Amino acid sequence: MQLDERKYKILQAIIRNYLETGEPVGSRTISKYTDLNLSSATIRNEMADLEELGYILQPHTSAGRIPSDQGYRLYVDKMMEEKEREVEEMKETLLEKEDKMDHLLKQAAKMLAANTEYAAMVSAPQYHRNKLKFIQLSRVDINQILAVIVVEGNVIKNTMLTVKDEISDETLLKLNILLNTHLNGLSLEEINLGMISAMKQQAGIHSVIVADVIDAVAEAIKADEDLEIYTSGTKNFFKYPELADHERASELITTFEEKQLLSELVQDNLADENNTGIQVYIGNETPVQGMRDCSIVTATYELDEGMKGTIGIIGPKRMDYEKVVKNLKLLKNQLDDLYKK
Amino acid sequence: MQLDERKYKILQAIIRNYLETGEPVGSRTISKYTDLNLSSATIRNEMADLEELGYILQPHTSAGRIPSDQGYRLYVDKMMEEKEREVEEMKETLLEKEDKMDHLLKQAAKMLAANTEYAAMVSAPQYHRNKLKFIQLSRVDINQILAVIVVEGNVIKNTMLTVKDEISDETLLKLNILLNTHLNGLSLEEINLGMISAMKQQAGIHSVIVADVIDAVAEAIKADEDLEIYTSGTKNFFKYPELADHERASELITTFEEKQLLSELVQDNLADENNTGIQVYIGNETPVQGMRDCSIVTATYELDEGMKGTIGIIGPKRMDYEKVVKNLKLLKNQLDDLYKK
DNA sequence: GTTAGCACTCGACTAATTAGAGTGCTAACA
DNA sequence: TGTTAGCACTCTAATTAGTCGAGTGCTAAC
Repeated sequence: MQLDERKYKILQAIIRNYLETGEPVGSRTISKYTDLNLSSATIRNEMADLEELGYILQPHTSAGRIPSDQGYRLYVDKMMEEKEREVEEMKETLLEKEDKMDHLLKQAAKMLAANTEYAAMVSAPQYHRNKLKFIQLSRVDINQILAVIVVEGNVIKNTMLTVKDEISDETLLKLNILLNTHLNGLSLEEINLGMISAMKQQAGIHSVIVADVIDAVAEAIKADEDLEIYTSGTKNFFKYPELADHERASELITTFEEKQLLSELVQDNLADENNTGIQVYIGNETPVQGMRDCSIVTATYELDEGMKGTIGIIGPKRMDYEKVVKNLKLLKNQLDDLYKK
Repeated sequence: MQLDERKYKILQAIIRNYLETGEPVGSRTISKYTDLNLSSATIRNEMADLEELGYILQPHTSAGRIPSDQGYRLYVDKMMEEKEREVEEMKETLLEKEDKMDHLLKQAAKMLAANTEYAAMVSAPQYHRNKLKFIQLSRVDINQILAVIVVEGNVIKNTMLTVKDEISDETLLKLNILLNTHLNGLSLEEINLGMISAMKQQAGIHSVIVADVIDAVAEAIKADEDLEIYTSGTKNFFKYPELADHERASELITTFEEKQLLSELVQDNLADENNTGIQVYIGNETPVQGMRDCSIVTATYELDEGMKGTIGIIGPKRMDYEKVVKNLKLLKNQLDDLYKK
């Protein structure tokens, strides 16, 4: 059996209707809903076929049909093709350029959630080029030294070091020069033990400081390992009865709170090299445990070269994919553009 | 009518039982539960009195009684007196000393939630002595200047400034000296317009940089205004049917997600000068909208002099106050001690 | 002051009934 | 051959009625 034009139209009608109502869709509804002018009986025959093909399901004998994961998948794939161009032109600037990155991203998550009425997540960009750019030691207090470490991509780390013995200005200057000449432009892998001991030797009695600074450097460079994820719109889960029962909701909320559980999503998304920008996970396709009853739509944005992050929407399988995709593309574009100037 | 010893014992028994079961408590249950050796009929009479006094409520005619807010209040007040000493000795070290404050506090929230099975919040400490300690400008890139600003209490703010024209090392040094001599040791209020324009004049063509730095200083000092709050254990709301219906849960979760809504709690807590450390809000006493059906227990910790924060537990009115208070005191002590050494 | 006893109330639960939406199948029609 | 009308059947959701039991208030006796 084949999926011809008419079958697809009926499937589309079923899905559309189900997205709106959340109720199983009957043959009579479709008979009126579409412009095919077919009787409910004919629709019934077609629906039986669609069920056999695996695109729709019957929750119980005398109920209407609901889309299966496979059905959603077909629908989404076709929709994506169609909508590809549509978003191009619409570029409003909703995001104000916040000075602080984390504010900006929190804001973005909030906006996504508000616009779509689903739950939203935004991951902070991960840096992948991590070379040391600059180190500076300054005396802040009688026995406190501030070490500022700047990594490529302008990630900044501050560490306060406490020293026992007072250090003269000249010594501090020397240490600064020592550190910068040895370490600037290097990545974590390039800083080896030999280099470290050489530096320590040159630092003499101040080798402790050198060791402390190097620790801080290591931490600054690998700082991106703990991935920041912002979420918003948790309460939207309650809008969809199929997600709102205690057990499911509890699981979803936990996953959303323990943001690290969402990192799979980010990894999965960033790993996919040749992705067109938007990724859709339906039901069991999800990489996140505990979201098997949901659909997840994600997009990758790129702030600066190599600084990629993920934005995503989590909602019921009957989510309004078109709206969601539109919103994600919009935000993606905005984020992409934000630091281009 | 007076609340005598026997009435209080009955009230206590009602509350204890209700805390456990979450079901209205009947007279017969109390008759067996207590060691008063009274028949259910007598208890009934006493219960009628307690209801008249406002300590207990009857959800409907033929149900048992549940404690009113006033009843909980009495119970908590008495309990607090009794337990005051008990916690003193128990000091385990559960918290590993994390190097990063935000990790530590997130961890703390998680621990609280896990131990109590209620929802937990932890606010980052707010600094109140905000004098400028140190400013440093350094060249990082050909046209990028890093401004590091250190405020008393070792709060550090970094800002990257982009300059059009190259700046020589001497100029940078001069600017550094200029800024430090003028601004060090001053609070936000003490930096006035006259001083700023004087500095700008001295800076000559580099007055733009001075302006930028001063903006950054202002921001660094008032940075504590956007209060960080960490939460955990949202899902625990579902453990208590009286909080778990859709409407209530949705509201609670929103409040918990929009952490700023919890700031009232922190403000309220920190404002109360002569508090003994633990504060209990029962039902309508809460300062947080949307938590009227909950009880909230908070404690104030003090990391370093003047660096105060709030920890708190949010749960149903029938929460296990004793356990909660114990846990909060424990964590409070740990946090208090943490930076004492 | 305490207790036993009794009539009464009211929610929770169960079972039975009903209404309605939807199906599959068959036979007739174009 | 594809389409449609019609009908018997199925299953759920909602309603109703009935029962159970926990708990109360009140009265009268101890």
